[in-house]
Amino acid sequence: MRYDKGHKDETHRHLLDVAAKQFLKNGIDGVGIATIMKEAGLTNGAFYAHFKSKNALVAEVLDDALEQREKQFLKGSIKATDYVRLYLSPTHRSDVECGCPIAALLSELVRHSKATRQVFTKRTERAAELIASQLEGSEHERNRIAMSVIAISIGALQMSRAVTNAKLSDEILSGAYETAMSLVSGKPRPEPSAVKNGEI
Amino acid sequence: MRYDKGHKDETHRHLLDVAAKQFLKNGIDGVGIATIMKEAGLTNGAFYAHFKSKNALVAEVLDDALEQREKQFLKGSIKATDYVRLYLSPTHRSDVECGCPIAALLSELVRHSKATRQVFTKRTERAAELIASQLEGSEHERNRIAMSVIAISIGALQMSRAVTNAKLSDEILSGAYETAMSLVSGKPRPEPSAVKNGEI
DNA sequence: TGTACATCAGTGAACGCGCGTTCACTGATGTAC
DNA sequence: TGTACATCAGTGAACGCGCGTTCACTGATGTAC
Repeated sequence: MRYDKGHKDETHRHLLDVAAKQFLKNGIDGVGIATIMKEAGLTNGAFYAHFKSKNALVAEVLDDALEQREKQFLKGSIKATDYVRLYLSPTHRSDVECGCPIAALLSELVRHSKATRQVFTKRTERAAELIASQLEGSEHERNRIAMSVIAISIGALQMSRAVTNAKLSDEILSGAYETAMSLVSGKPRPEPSAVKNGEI
Repeated sequence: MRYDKGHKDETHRHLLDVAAKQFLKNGIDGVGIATIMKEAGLTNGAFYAHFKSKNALVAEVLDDALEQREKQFLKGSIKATDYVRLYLSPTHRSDVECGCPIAALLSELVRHSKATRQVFTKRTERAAELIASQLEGSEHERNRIAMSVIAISIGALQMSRAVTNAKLSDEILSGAYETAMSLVSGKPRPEPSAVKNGEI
């Protein structure tokens, strides 16, 4: 059959959404093309009319998912503090499929294609800029805090999901949240000089 | 042939070491039993004389690797600050194979067996205790700081490895290091009250 | 002391299965003449 | 206006390959009599 104008774009969009959910839930290596296509209501072969390879799909899915999160952040003109609160919430912890792709895939990303890692790099830089723009202090200081908030958020969310002890999981989440909030609270660190000594 | 007394234990030990390196380098899903056994100089079938399944191997490798790191920490009576300095160093960043298994595998761990996640939980609790014991303040406060330092360290190391921009990678590492140091410096947070408001 | 048997770490071929990818084909519609 | 052909999203079978796991077997040594 011949399809409507824009039909292929819709299918492409649908494939990105289906693949994103599957990847977040089962990991990149944990999902095959056949599974994605079946879930999307298509057959195996149609995949290559949309993507050059599985690697290309991964890069596109990551870019798309992170772009969506960035847009959500921008259009809601959400404060960095609110974003962190949502990020380190029990809701985000349990909603892996619709959550942050970085938290779900970061340790896998390290081993993926350069294109995929470049997507991650670009989107991370942008996220850091967005957070830094809401902070006070020198540029170096704002960047450091922004990166630290991102790192602690991603690390804590991953840990809270991997741990089998519910109480510990809650403590990780709320502890990291408190710490992240104290970082963005805008106060200078208590004793900057104490840090310089141990510089890498 | 008949083997020396203790030969099987040596082989088992060797398999754990080989598997650990492979897992850290290529991920758990990225390494097959055949690869591990070949690298260890044995054939496929011998694997099941040592481990019940691949899942069991994963749990044992993780437990063993984390125990080794814990012992190293204890016997050197290393200060938490020094540990963090080593953890967030360019050396650790590049030496994935001999590095922290959590940083290399965390987002994969979430999807692995309960036994494996219990190992992670147990070892993480212990690491947090060790760090907390070197801090000052209330128990809740010491635990919070310890967990935050662990989360930021793991998050930042993973990010620094995944990013394709060397300068950014350095900034992530050194920024997280500065922040972690300020957390363990023992000073109370500038404005604890500012945090309570936004509690999850 | 000599012989028969038990032990057991490791061998290597085979199992069914799902992987990523390829490709000849379908069939409804758009377009050219 | 009617017909022949081009387009192209999607079909579905097949490709070689590596996966985790099983199992009958090997062969050097230890042990019992």
